[in-house]
Amino acid sequence: MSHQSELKPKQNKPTYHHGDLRSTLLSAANVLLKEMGIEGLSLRKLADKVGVSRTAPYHHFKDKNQLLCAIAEQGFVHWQQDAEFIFNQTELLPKEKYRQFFHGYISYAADNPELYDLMFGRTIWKQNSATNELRDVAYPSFHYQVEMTKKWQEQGLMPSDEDTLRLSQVTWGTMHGIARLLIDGIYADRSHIDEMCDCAVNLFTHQITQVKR
Amino acid sequence: MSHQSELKPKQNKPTYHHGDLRSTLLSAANVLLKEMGIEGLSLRKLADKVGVSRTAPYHHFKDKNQLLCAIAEQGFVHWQQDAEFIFNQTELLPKEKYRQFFHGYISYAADNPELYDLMFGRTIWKQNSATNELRDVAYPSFHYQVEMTKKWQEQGLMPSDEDTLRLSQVTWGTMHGIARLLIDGIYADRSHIDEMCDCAVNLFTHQITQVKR
DNA sequence: AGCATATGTTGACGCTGTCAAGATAACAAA
DNA sequence: TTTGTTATCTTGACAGCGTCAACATATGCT
Repeated sequence: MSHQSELKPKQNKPTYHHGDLRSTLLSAANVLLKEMGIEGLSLRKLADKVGVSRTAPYHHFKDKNQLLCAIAEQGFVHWQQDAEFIFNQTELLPKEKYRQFFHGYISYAADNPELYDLMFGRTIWKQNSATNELRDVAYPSFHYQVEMTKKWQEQGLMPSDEDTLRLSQVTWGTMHGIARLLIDGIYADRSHIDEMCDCAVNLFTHQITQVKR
Repeated sequence: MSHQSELKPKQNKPTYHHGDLRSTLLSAANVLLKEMGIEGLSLRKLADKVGVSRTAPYHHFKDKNQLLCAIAEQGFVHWQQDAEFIFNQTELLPKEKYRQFFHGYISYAADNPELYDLMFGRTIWKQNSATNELRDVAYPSFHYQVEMTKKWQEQGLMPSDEDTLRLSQVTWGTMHGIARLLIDGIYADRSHIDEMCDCAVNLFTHQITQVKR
C-alpha cells in the first residue's frame, strides 16, 4: 500500500523486487536528511517515500546507524574532492589558497548543515558507532588536513615552531567550531561568514605577511 | 508501583504529593544526563527513577525540551561563575589569565561532555527551541566573552586591528571546536588537551610576546 | 466547611527501531 | 526444464518514546 509511484525501477509496472533499492534509499535519505534533519529522518518515512515496506531497508542496511554511516561516507568523498581541488590550484599564492580552503570548508558546512552534522557530529562518532567503511574514508580526510598543514608550515605560511599535529587540530578545530556555531545558530549567522573566515585566516597566517621568508 | 524509595521527600511515609518534585527531577535528570547522554535521557526513565508516574513531570515542565532547557540553564550559571572567577584573578598576567580561561573552558567541556553538548549543542539551539529563561542566562554568557576579548585587545594581548565581535567569534569558535572534537572523539583525545590549548593560545596571543606594548 | 487549584495517576494514541516468520522472485545446478 | 538455494520484500508483533485526556487526591484560600 502507500504510494509506490515515482521512485521505482526502470519498468513502470510494479515489481515485487525493487531492483536498485540500496542506492534509491541512499539518495532518498539524502533528501530526507536535508529536509527533516538527522533526527527527523526515520526508516519508516524513508521506506514509505521510496514505496517499500518498513523493513525492506533492513536487507541493505543492518541498522539505522549503518544507513547514516553510508550517507556520511558519500559526504566525505565529495568533501575530499572539493578540498583536493582547492589544494591543487597551482596559480594561487599559499595564503590565498588557504583562505579559499577555509571559506570552502565553512561554505560546505553552511550549505549542507544536516549532512555536516551527520559527518562530524556526535551521532556517529560519539560511541564508536562509525562503520569500518566510513572510517576508511574519513580518517584519510582527517589526515589530509594534517599533510596540508605541514606544507603550509614548510612554506612559512604557518608558524613552523608549532607541532604539526597540534597546529592542524587547532586550525581544524577553529573551522569546525565556526561551522558549528553557524549551523546551530549560536551567536553567529551566515552574514558573518566572510568576516569570520578572514579574521581567522589573519590570525593563523599572521607571520608571513611580516617575515615573508 | 516501581521503586519509590530513595528519592522521596523528607518524611519516610509515601505521600501522594512529592513536595519538591521539580528540583528532584532536575538533579536526577543531571545524573541521568551524565550517565545516558542527551538521547538516553527519557522522561519515563526519569520519572521512574524519582518514583513518580510517567506524566508527573509534565506538571513542572511543559515539554521534554523545557526540562532540557532548565538543565542547560543551571549549566550556564555554573560555567559563568567559573569564567568570572578566572577573569577576576588580579595577580595573573593577561596571557596567563587567558591561558587559564582557555584551559578552563576545555576542561569544563571534557569533564561534563553531555552537559556541554546540551548547553552548546544543536538540540536546543537548532530550531529556536531555547526557552526565554535560558536565553536570559545564555546570551549574557556569550556577551561576556566579547567583553573579555575587548579587554584583551586593549591590553595588547590580542590584535587590536581585528573587529572585536569577529575576533571573539573566532577565538570562541576555536574553543568550541576543540571541545567538540574532544567530546565526539574525532581525531583528538584527552591526552592532547594541554598541548592543543597552548598551541591555540600561542596563535591568538602571538603579538604581545614580541611587541610588548 | 466548601471550593478552586496544584499536583499526581492511569489510559490511550501515534510514532519510532527492530526482530521473527512467511511470501515471492532471481539464479544456479541438476 | 525442473529443483533447490538464496536474495529480497512482506506483514505481524513488541517495547520504548513523548504527550494528551480524564480522573484522583491533597493543599490552601474564602
